Amino acid sequence: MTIIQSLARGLEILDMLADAEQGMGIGEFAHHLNVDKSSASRLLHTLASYGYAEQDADTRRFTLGPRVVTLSNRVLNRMPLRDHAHPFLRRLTHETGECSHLAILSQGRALYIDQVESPSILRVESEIGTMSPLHCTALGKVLLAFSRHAQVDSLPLFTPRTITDPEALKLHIEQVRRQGYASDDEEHVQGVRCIAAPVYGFNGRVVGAIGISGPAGRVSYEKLPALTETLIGLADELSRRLGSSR
Amino acid sequence: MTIIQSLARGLEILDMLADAEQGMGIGEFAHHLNVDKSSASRLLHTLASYGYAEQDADTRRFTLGPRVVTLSNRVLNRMPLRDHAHPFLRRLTHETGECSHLAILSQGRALYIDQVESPSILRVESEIGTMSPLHCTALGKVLLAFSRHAQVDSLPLFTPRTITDPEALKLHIEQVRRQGYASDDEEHVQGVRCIAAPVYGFNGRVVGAIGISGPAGRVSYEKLPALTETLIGLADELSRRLGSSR
DNA sequence: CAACGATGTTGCGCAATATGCAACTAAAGA
DNA sequence: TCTTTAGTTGCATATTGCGCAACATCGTTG
Repeated sequence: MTIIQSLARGLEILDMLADAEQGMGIGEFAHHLNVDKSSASRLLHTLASYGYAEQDADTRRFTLGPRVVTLSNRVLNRMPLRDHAHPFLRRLTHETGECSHLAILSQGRALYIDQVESPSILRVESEIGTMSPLHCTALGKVLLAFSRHAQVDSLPLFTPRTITDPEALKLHIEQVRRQGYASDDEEHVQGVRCIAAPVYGFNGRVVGAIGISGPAGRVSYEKLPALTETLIGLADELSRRLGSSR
Repeated sequence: MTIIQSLARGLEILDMLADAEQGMGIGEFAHHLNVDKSSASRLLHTLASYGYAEQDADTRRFTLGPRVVTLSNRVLNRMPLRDHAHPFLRRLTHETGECSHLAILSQGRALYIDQVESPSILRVESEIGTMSPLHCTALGKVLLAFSRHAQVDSLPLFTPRTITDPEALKLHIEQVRRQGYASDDEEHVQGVRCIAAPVYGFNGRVVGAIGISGPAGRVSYEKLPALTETLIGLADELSRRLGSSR
């Protein structure tokens, strides 16, 4: 499987642009890509001419262009999973009082593609389009446990409770697979506890995961069994709606 | 300005993917790009390896990958509301003849971050950067009604019409929420009447408000329905421009 | 069941194309 | 005004992407 170098470089530039809050200049791109300024210049202008990058007229720096917004809308609108899942997220939040999310596997991360926010003032903020690590989030663990090609390369530490030992994670994921849901007990963000369950598609494969996140004080150990039962019930109902025969 | 051919081809593939509801096969790409199947194959796999395209395991057809959702999220988060709203303010002033404003919530006040002044001699003076109270201005009421973290501590009296009773304000804000716009009938400055409507961002949250202000003699009760219709139309169009799906 | 067609991938030689260098331009500081 | 920093363009070179053809993989049909 041959990779086209100049296309790959262009895509890497997009990745860099995604992380550059204040935009970047030609020189920085050249440096990061280990190419000459001239090459970077030509790549950037190619991206710009297609609307994937935008150049500030004054500073000459480049930022991500609006073209990706259109593409994103296409992606999200075509996701039947999202349309079917949304009412379930609403019910999930309604019945639990906590913020609910829908995530899919993307590039070895959990990509949040929908959410319904908790009505309470104290809540977990998050955004559609963000990607979270698999090893320390409930949604991520579910995707890791039930998807075929899911893998983790590294296990960075986020909180004292983050699992960083590959063997421990393996056992943990085995357990997730057995019990049919996953939890995240302040392993990603201090004070935030989550649970998640898999969503199965018509072919019996896991197509995504839904879950809730809330402050540890509210998502208490006593409430967890009830919350988990609600969650799994809704996840299974959604799976059946999607044509899963499970 | 030289264009890098293979990057351009990759971006053209993204454009094609954006329009392909059901995905596309290698052959179709090759045909549309006038290249050999082999080249199309390599380009597609390069895109796929970066998450910009995705291949259905069964049909082998390619669709847009979820990577663009993340990029879009970055773009939208960085979108300076001001830049996008300005042309709408111009249109608003052009169509109504009154001064128009863009405001966001800041520190429990309405912060005016942009304006377009009325062409007429008799006009309401105001400055970008000023902050107005929420309880007695149209923009403020909209932000109060539609933003989450908005709250008012005190209700100081400005004119005889200023609402100073918390309960009355609560009911008033409920009404604003129901009708989708707010008005200020000389409640802040004697002789000045305003209307305002919410502006929604890509995530469906209210990111700001736009409105018009004018002398009560010109912004008459008879004209209000027409002015309100214009305002709401522009506010909604701006919201859509910002990626709101409402 | 074998032969076929449709679709996609890989190896390879060739030439088109992307690259780096250097010269040039433009803008910003000193 | 001179210097520094940042980016663009021309050009020669060889790297890189290209098409061709052979191969692989399905699914179909006689």
